[in-house]
Amino acid sequence: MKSNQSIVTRFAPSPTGLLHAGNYRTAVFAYLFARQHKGKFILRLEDTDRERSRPEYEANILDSLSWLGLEYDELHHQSKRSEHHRAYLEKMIAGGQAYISKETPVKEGGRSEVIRFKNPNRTVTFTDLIRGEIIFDTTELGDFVIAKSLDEPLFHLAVVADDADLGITHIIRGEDHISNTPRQILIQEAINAPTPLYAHLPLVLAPDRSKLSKRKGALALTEYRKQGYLPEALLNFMTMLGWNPGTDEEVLSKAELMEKFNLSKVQKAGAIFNEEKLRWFNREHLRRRPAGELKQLVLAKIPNLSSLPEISLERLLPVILERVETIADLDRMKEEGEWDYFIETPTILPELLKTPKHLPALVNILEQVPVEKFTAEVIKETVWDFATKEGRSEVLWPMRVALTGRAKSPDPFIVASILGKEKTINRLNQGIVLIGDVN
RNA sequence: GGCCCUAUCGUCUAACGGUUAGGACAUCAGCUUUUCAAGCUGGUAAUCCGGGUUCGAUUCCCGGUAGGGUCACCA
Repeated sequence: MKSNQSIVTRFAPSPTGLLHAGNYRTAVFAYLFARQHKGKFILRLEDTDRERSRPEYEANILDSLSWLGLEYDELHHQSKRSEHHRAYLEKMIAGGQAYISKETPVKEGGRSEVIRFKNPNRTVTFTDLIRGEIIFDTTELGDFVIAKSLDEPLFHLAVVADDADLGITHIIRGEDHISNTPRQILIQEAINAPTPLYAHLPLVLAPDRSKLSKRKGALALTEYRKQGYLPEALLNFMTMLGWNPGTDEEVLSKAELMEKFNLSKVQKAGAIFNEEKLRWFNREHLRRRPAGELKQLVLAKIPNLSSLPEISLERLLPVILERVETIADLDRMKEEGEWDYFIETPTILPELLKTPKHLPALVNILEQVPVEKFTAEVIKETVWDFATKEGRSEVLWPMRVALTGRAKSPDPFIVASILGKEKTINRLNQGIVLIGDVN
C-alpha cells in the first residue's frame, strides 16, 4: 500500500570533511523515506571542488554509512559527470539562459571569464513538504555564477543537472539549503527539468543553538563508533532528533523506524544534539541484544573472565551488563581490573574492613550452606537474620570487602554466589587472619 | 544589514480550538539487601511578549521580540 516505485532520494555530501551528525542525520531521513516507500536511495559525492575534496573523507563517508547500515542503491561521483554538466552549460549558453561573462578577478585565482546564469528576475514559489509554501524574490540574486568554465561546473548547476539525470523525486536536505532552492529551481526551468519535491529538515544544533559543525565540537560518526556506540542506537537517536512516531515509544529498531517514519511528523525547529540521551538510547539498545551476543562481547573485551566456571560467568554477566552504557565501558572495566577479584584473590586493606568482628560467625553460618545451593538467594536468606540482628552494615560491609577488597562492588550475596562456596569461605577467613595480624 | 526559517519544562518532544499542558533524558528526594550500578516511587520544571478571531486559544491571524540559516569563481 505504501509502496511507491517512483520515489528516489539522495544523500549528497561533499568529501571535504569527516561525516558528523549535522550531515548524516540528513542521510538517515532520506534513507528511511526511500526505504519505507520501496524507493531508491542514491549516494552522490559532490566532489567538484578539487581543492577541498579528499579521498580519505570520501572513505570516511562510505565507512560511516556502511556502519550505520544505510545501504545505497547507486553511488555517483559528481566529478565524473562533467560531460553532462558541459552539455547543459552549452545548451543554456546557446539558448541564452546563461552566458560567458568577462570578469575582473576580485580575489586571487579568480577567472577573467566565468559562466553566469541569466536571471529572469522573478518570484519563485515552492511548497516545502515540511514548511509549506515558501516565496522568494530572486532579483537580488543577480546573474549568479554557475560554472568557472564549461568543464568546471559549480554547485547549483551540478546539483540541478545531477538530480534531474538521476531522477531524484524527493530532495531531503538540511534547512541551510532553503535559500539555495530558488536558484536551483530557476536553473531547472532553464534546462527544462522537473522540479522535485523538497523537504528541508531542521538543523542539528550545537549546545549554543548554532548549526552543528566540526568547529562546534561535532564528533565524526566514526568517533562514536570508536567510543563504543551501537549503530542502531545512533540511528534511533538521530531519527528522534526532529521526528517522533506520534506515540510515546522511543526505542525503535531500524526495521521499526523504516516502518513508522514519515515526513509529516518532522519538526520545524532545530534540535540540540544531546549526548546524554544518546547514551541512554545506547543502553536501551545494548540491553536488547541477544544474551549470547552480549556474553561473547564481554568475553572478547575482558578475556580473563573466560577462566571462570560456567555457572559463575552466568551469574556475573548481568552484573556487568547493568553497569555498561557503551561498549567502551567494558574496555574501561578491563583497564581498571574492575572484576579481577573474581579471578585472583584481592589484597585487602584492613582499615577498609571497618567492623570485622562478625566475620568468624559469618563463616560458621555459610559453612552450613550446601555447595550446590550456594546462590545469592540462599546466601542472603541464611545470613539475613544474623545481619539484621547484629546490624546490617556491621556484617555486610566487612563481608563484601573481604570478598572483593573494594569499597565499591555489587552486593555481597551476588559476589559470594559468583565466587562459589570455597573461595568465599577462604576469603572470609583471610579477612579474619588479617585482623589478627593487625591486632 | 537584506532575504528566509523557527519559537511548549535545562534538553528531545506530545496535545481534532476545550487536557490538572502528557512522555522521555537530565536533575532532586525517598525506597530497595551497608557501598557502586540497576530498578521502583514521587517531586521540581514549559506554552517568548502583545494584539486580534472565537463562548473558549499552546493550537488560527497580525505585529513585536528572540534565536537560527543564508547572502562565494565552497558545497
